[in-house]
Amino acid sequence: MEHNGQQVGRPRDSRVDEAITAAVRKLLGEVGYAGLTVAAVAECAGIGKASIYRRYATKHEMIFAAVVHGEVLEVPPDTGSLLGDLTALARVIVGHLSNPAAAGALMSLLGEIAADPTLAERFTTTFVEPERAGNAELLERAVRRGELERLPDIDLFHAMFGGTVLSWLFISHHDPHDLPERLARFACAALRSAAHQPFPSD
Amino acid sequence: MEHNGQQVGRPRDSRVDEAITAAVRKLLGEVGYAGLTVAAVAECAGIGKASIYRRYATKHEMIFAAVVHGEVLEVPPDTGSLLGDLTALARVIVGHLSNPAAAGALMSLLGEIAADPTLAERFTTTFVEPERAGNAELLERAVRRGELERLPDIDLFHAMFGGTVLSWLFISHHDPHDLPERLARFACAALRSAAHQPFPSD
DNA sequence: CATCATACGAGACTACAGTTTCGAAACTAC
DNA sequence: GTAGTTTCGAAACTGTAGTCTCGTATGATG
Repeated sequence: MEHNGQQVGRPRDSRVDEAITAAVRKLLGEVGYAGLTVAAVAECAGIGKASIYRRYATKHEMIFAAVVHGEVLEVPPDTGSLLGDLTALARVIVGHLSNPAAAGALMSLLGEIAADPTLAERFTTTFVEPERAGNAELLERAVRRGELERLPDIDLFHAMFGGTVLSWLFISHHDPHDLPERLARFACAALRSAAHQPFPSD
Repeated sequence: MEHNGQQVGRPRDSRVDEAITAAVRKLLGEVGYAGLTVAAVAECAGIGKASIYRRYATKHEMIFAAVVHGEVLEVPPDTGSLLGDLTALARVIVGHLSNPAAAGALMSLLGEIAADPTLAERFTTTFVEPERAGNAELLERAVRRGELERLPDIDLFHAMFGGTVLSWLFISHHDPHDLPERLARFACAALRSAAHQPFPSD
């Protein structure tokens, strides 16, 4: 009998986990999201498919885990000004989304999410919430500095900033390099203006 | 020999086209994008699958065509003010994207587009360009009215406006109803502010 | 050391959905 | 009418996600 929650039986080989993650990333880069097959991942990792399905319920969860692994968007350090912070933030987001493999995976993931509430939940806690919190911190800094009179609508700002990058890259297909400064300038002007007249009808 | 571009052979049955479109829309509403199968579409439409593939190269193109069919985003009429125009525009976009079937289709389509340049091209000419042109017209109106001193960065505005809606609905999963007025106020403030100091370093 | 529970790689197997092929039918040109 | 071309629905083909079984390996328990 096992004691406590102590593991009984053969323990999992952590090298298998690493091999799966590495194989998914390698193959995403080579054949893209659409061309990725579970069998190919198993072969590339030198393992059996069963070892994959023992860890992940579906192919999508496997990819999600591999892409996400440690990919938290850290808040860029304080640059001393709102404009500087916004530019740095835009660069970080653009940097992450400019990787073609990650980009394809993300978009396909969004497609899946539209039809899978479980995946949507996980995506939210893993990506959306931390990023929103990071945005909030950045804006609070600006308030502390006195650059903004009051905290703006964080939900709206968050959707605006990330959404603009998404649309710029994947819908308009514009040059990633052009975006950060333009977006930061625009957002900075908007925030300053909105802070003065948050509710025009008041 | 055929004369001119005159059609030779058995002509297509236009009722088949209509039946496909109707079946796709009906099934999208019933089973969602993920649950949609070509076989089900064929059966629901009372036709063979070959008749579908003679018209569309892939399942995604079929859905794209069915969802898009006549779904051009018209520019909302002049409301007399920039804020009013922006609110109306946001409502139109939110309205289109709030339909769950269309939403799922769009997101999955974006996933496909990330890996299919041909589809990307078609998506751009069908959706992106007209919408950008609509945005431009709306902004020109504001300049003519004197609400804006000069025309803002249209590419950026376009990515910002549509991207915010996209992110608000499909990434943050916020309430569609809350968005239009908030976004319009924010964008209006941003545009007025940016028009005064388009290049802060000048 | 013996037992038990689990993980492992390999590969067969099932189910299902996208895509293609096929014979019959419909229509035009001559 | 006949030939040629294209569409039609039905059925076959192809490939992949996901499951299952097998024999083996690994570690904990006693």
